[in-house]
Amino acid sequence: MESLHELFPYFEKDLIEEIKVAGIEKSFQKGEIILTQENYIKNIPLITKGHIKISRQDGVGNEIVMYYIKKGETCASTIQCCENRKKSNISAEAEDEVELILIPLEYLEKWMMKYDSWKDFLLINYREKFGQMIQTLDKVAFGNLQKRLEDYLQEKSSVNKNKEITVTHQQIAYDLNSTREVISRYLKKMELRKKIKLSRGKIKLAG
DNA sequence: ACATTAAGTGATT
DNA sequence: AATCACTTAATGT
Repeated sequence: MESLHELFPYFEKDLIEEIKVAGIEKSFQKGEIILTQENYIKNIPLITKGHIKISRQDGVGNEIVMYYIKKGETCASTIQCCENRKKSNISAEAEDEVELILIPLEYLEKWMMKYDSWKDFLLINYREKFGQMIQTLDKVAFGNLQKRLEDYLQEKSSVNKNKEITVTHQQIAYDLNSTREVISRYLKKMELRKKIKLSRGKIKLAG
């Protein structure tokens, strides 16, 4: 295992020492389930090696990945879970060989007051994972842009009874809650597949 | 010709 | 898929 100093360079010396005393080292094999949604969480993990997949699952084999955590990070969701003393609402699975240090709950708040670096660590982690979740949320909510774009063009053309649509990529992006670059790239692909013909401010549907 | 706006691209997260 | 940082191509004046 890499030293704690290397993994968490901004932790104070004292904090590192406390972690060494209070932390419980655990390791998991690749594919091993670290946590299911039935578990109660009593510890905060500091990952010191490997990657963990955090996901939500339903009973029938569907799962959606919320985010991944890797060494030098902690799991943002566990913080929320253990505060409530509720069952975990997430599953965690080892993506490869994982080593981590469990920090018992009672130290969490204590260290928040005591060490700025700990507080910052948690905050930064939380922010980052939240951002990743927004992204996966977008993928699910707005998913298959490809299809939505095709429908959009089809709709637009049939409304105006015209194969020639006058709209900018920027406008489409706006309408579909996306960005110009992404729309442009999809349109380009469609053009290569001879589905449409592109020109400035205009799109002509094939057929 | 020159400025403005639309579109294309590669790299990065 | 989004954002950034440019580049390139069309168009308007």
